[in-house]
Amino acid sequence: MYRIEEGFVYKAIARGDDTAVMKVGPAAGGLSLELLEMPKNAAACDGLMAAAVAYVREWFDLDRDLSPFYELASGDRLLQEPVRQFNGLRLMGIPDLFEALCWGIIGQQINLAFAYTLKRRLIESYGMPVEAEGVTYWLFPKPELIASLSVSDLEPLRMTVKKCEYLIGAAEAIVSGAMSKERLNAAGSLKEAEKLLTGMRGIGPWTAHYAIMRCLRLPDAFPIDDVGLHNAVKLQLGMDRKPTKPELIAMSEGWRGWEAYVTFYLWRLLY
DNA sequence: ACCCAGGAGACTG
DNA sequence: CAGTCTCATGGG
Repeated sequence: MYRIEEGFVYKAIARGDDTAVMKVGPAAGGLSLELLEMPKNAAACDGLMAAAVAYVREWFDLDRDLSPFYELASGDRLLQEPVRQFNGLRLMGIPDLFEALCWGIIGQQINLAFAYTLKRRLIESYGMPVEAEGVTYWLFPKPELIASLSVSDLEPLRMTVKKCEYLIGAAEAIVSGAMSKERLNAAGSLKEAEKLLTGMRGIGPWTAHYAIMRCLRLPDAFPIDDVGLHNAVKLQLGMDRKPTKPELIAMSEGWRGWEAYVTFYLWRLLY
């Protein structure tokens, strides 16, 4: 779904039936955005460009002022180093709710390498390929397609039967409108959005906060049960064991309002 | 061979 | 409500 080469990131985008590939890179005071393999139709080009600008703005969290985060991090023993090391890093979003939920469901209780393998299989089985400069990019599968599948269709991907059910269920909820980004945003608070999400099968507290962090972008979303977060804290503090939940709760009191960014910066330590 | 992984749901007390 | 068991596969 992404390709990173020579400081540029490439990713396919769609608007209706029109597709193109975004090429995003650094530019003075911001980002550069170029579209490859544009359709011939001028109106379609304009529409795609507008969609791409909006997507990149959300993807890179460009409207966020990070100075309060850096302010609080400067006085935090755990955060000083990652913030110095990754200065300027923004929480990369997953603007599409279905994609964020799928990625959360797939990533539950398996190692990340295997999670990437499963995601690749899902995308290359049910997503849509977009070619540019001889490279194939993939658009994430549409919920309408996944909702039409049965568990046996997903069996070749080699994820658990329950995960197959959860993915199909999430797709059905999106297609029916029972679940949507608008509905979550309208919930009004992190707690209420979490409640709506954990009402779905396969979505527990971790996945709910993960989706709220990556898709809704509430900066106080906090997947506190995340194993990667635990390992990052252990690593950065030189502990001989992972932190306990009470310890994490105590630490996070100084992060209030920026828990999602703290989590994202700590994850970065593990790459 | 062994442990555990960016958890969640069902079940039990 | 808090603990325990089960799911199931693959990476290290």
